[in-house]
Amino acid sequence: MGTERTRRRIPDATVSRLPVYLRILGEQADEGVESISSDRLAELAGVNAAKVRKDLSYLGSYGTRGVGYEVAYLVYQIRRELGLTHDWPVVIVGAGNLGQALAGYNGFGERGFPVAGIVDVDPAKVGTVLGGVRVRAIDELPQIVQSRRVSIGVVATPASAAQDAAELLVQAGVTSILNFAPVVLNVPAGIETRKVDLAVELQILSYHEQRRTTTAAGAAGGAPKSASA
Amino acid sequence: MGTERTRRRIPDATVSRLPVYLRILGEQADEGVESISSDRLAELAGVNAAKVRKDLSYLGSYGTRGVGYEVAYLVYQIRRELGLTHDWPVVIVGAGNLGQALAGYNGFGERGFPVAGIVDVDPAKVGTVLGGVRVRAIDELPQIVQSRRVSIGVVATPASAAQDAAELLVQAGVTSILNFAPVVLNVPAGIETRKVDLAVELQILSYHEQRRTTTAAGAAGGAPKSASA
DNA sequence: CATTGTGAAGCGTTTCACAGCC
DNA sequence: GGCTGTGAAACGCTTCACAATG
Repeated sequence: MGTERTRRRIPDATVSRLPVYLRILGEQADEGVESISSDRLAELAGVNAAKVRKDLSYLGSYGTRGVGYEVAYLVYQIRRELGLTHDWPVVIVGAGNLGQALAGYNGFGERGFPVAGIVDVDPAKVGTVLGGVRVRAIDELPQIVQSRRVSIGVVATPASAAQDAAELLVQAGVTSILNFAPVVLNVPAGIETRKVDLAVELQILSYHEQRRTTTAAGAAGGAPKSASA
Repeated sequence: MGTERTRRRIPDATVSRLPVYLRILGEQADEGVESISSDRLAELAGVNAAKVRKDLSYLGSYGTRGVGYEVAYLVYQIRRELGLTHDWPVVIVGAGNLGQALAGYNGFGERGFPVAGIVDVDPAKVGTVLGGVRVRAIDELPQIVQSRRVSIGVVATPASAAQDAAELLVQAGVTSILNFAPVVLNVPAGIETRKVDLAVELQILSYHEQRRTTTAAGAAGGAPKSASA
């Protein structure tokens, strides 16, 4: 046996940044870059270099002092740590506007999350084809989850149907849920959920915009008009 | 003049939760609830009651000891703090899959963020109508931003076009950007950006799924199969 | 007397600063 | 000499615990 690296606990904050490093490293590899320093990676990721080093140190000591990190090896290690050594098929509940966009977005499958199925309660939508995937009836959910071994479900329903959707996903055997509905999901312990809420994001921006005008009212020389990038 | 409450700095973590409280309070108001305790609000928001109280305390002392918070008044205060007392028109760059879904999503306008315009570089897309909004050429961006006084832009382009899109938005006068492209945007100081990255979210879930199997391998009685909610 | 508002403790994350190493 | 890896300090956020109070 010997090497059992995957056991250590990685801080949440680090886990949320690893995918960003991974994408950048992939791009660098495509451009032929073989080695990269924490300074450079930090610049590309828009973070502090010490943070990059600390983050990577949770994976183990994969850098070379005086040199940097070997891009290909780091890609491999991050992928392994994130569980990206195999595909994770996902099932989408809700074939409305958003569900359609998600199903039609190829980047999903390309990044290791193929759409195993999309289901909807609306009989009018069942049978239509979105992004190469046929919309199926909601009661086919357990069958899809089991036959395709799906562990990640996506809730793309209206708010009013989201809790029901989540419960159906859990009953079908899904253990992680990505929720696009503006609702706090109630799920059993052990089920991982993450939420993407567009209204929340916009309202956070609104807060800063509002602050800008309220706070700076009268303060001369506000935001620069010319782009520096 | 007198009351100048909007001056204090609110922690980022709190700002990101206020929209959640706001939505819940709105729902409660619709159900006829007039008063709510921090305990109840915490339960509905899926957080700790002390956190709710501390969060709300940044707005001022708007509760009544022994009683709770008056729902309508709290809604008013949060809306004011988040700058939601008026609409914030947004402009979307990119009329692909995602841009279309965003433009067609009415919840946007309903929550105070009407789509002032959607632009695309592709001449084939210009002129088509999405969710009641006609797609316009990208060089109309400055005109849209200025005439409609847009300060929030949404980047819904492919990754390769995102940086350009951001620069055009900034040049046009936008000061906040919501970025859906899997790219770290480089913007001048003073421009607020937020990122929504589906791949990152899925990869975080993947990490936990992977951890579940790696860690529990052999440990009996893993995740419960039956939903308790 | 139920519930808020808040000092203070606890905890996780970020950043610093430098020893260790190639 | 340059860059990683990491203790330790600094920081911000969360939670506790209880005094304040309608």
